[in-house]
Amino acid sequence: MEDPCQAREVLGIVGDKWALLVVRMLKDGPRRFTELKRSIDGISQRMLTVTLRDLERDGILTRTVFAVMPPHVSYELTPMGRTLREATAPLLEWSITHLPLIAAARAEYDGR
Amino acid sequence: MEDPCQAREVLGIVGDKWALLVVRMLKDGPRRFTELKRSIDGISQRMLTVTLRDLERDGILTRTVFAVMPPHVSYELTPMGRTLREATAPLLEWSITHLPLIAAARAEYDGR
DNA sequence: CTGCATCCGTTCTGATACTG
DNA sequence: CAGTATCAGAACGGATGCAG
Repeated sequence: MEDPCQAREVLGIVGDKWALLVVRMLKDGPRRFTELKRSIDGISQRMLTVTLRDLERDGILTRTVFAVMPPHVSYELTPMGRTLREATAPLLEWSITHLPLIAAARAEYDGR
Repeated sequence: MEDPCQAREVLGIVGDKWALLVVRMLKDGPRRFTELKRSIDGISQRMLTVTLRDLERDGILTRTVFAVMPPHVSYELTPMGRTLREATAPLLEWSITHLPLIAAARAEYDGR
């Protein structure tokens, strides 16, 4: 974990605003497209599609199509995806707990 | 760590490509503007300036100006910034170790 | 249901030039 | 040294309509 240049490359992948949230939503098992769409507040259909395709391309998750009517597509973390999910958990937890502090710091900064 | 909506808010802050790298560069103590510019490969002066200002605004780091000639500005993590750095360490470590695997997955995907 | 294609306004970024 | 200002091109992101 010494090369900042490499870190930068991967942050371009996992540092995506939506990617980490998608990974998080898949932590308890496979989910369908519409389930993800509903549970990730504010994501558009387009962004979810793009994000899922990129994550599939990077080997973070798998996409399984069931040829039934109506169509049914399931997304699931790969083993590598699960290790990513573990690596991001601390950051997400930090985010939640520090949101009020950040908001306060920002308000004070803007007040000057 | 249950509200995905809140998580999304903070990811807009810390999920920034450059922000995590700046935080990482400050882990061993204060650094000057030019030091950061040199050590973060590929960042433009403008992006470093913007990133630093945002992180200062959010209470992640402090900016100290020494009124000497030539000018001297020092950036240092706040206590909150240090907890953020700890929370991001696993993700950065993951990034480094999995970069080859991601590249391989991507190459295979593109080959189809 | 699960997308893809297209349009189009907004935002981001780098390059460049200039300042205290 | 550490910025700010400006500009133009690139990338992002949402809305809409269509398809298997």
